[in-house]
Amino acid sequence: MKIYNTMSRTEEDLQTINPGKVSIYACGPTVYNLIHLGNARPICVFDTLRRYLKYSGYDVTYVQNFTDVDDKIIRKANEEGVESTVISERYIAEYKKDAAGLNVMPADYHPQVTQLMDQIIAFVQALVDKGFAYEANGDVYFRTHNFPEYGKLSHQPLEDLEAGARIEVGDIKEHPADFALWKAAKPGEPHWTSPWSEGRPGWHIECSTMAKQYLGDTIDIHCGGEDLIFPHHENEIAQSEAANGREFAHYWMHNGFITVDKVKMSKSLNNFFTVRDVAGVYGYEPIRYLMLQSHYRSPINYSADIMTQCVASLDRLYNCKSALEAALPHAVSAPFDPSELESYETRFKAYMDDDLNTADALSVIFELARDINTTLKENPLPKEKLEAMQKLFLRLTDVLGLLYARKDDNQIPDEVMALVEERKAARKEKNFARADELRAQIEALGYDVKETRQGTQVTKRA
RNA sequence: GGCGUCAUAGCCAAGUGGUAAGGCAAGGGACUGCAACUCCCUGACUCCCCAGUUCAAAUCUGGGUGACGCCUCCA
Repeated sequence: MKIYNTMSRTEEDLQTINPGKVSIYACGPTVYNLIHLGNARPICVFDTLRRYLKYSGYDVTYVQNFTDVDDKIIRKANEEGVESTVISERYIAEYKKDAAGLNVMPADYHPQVTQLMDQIIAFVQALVDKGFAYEANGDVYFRTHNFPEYGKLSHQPLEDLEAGARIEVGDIKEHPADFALWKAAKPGEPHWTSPWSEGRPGWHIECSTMAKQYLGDTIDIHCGGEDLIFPHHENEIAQSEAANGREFAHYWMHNGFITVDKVKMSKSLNNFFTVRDVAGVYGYEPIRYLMLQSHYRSPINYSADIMTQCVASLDRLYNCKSALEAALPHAVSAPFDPSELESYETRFKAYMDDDLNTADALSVIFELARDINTTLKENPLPKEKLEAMQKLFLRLTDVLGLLYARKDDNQIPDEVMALVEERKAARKEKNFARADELRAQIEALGYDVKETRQGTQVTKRA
């Protein structure tokens, strides 16, 4: 598989540290609010990467953190007059609801900052001991000038970064680009005991610590949104490589942004849509589809129109799936050569191997769907071929994590079934006016009824 | 100022040297009691503009134009 590596800015062949195994660290959310579509993108994209690697035979270890100590969490807690853990626990729970709605597999490890405080303090201490960090008024800062490679991920020399760095009044840092590893607590803030002060960790140190804790000094793939390249990932590299003396991550993957009217969706611009709200209108699955229908590094401009298109595209796939299910019991055994279908999976893999080209991979699935729909017109229906097609179709859609939301609900209420039966009778008598009337009633109850080649079908509306 | 990304049909979106995937929408046809689903057909003489390299460019080079991002919390 080829992966575009932000570090080298080229596509590189994936060579994992341990053959057959791959370790992935994905930066997770700061839990102070519901996630928005911009947050959902890396979650969906890198979940798909994980699924594909598993499908390809890798043993994947996936770590995603929850940042549960942070200024925004503290502010929100103060506003509500509660402990910050009340806020963080609430939004971790909400995050999990959304992630599950998006069919994202839970990480193998979901560490929280508050759970790894000892390790974080030890990590900072190691940096102090090695001269890569210094204490100042209870704070601890990373000494960027001692790490010559600082700026290698964002491809910016230290001087340029310093030129743009924020310099605050009364700054106690040696250099503007130095960043906090530990911050002394202000009154009213949560704090932990450390050699330097009662305080809390800086933002970046948690990821370095967690990656080391669960995946070791060097990880295979580190991923996140492209806005994390600087300073977050740059700082992680500085911390981890300074402390461990080894390369931190072999591959750096960064997803593009979700925009609204071509402008980045963000909290500060107040132009964001929460996953919860969008899912309330269109359902969760179209959101996941949206993330997969374009390449992960391209920007996606969000609009109501695009969601409607995603829903319609999914409809096509679901129609294929249910037509297949309805037809199989009527199929008749017939000779079938499995090699007929080989090219679909071959092409699917080739596309996914090319830096996770999910857009092209989806096009293969749509071509397969057309092939299936055409085959479903054959008479008699070829059993072995349809079964093979169904397996393939479900296998490929599952790699992308799609077609999970609409379950075939065989629990049609008696009330609805009675109307369906009445309608069948009316149609038999060619009383079509009555049949249409009954269909309207069925639809009013939230069910769709339609005639297929295999007879009347009733489905619960999505 | 530094570092980047992008510009393909009405919309979404792949393709990055060999003559434009796929989806949505639209029109026509088949099927259907009507629908829905499905299938077939139709759609960019062309890929922002200009110049260049090449037998060959959407794809490479140079120059424009336009849009966006990071450099500060941010997925």
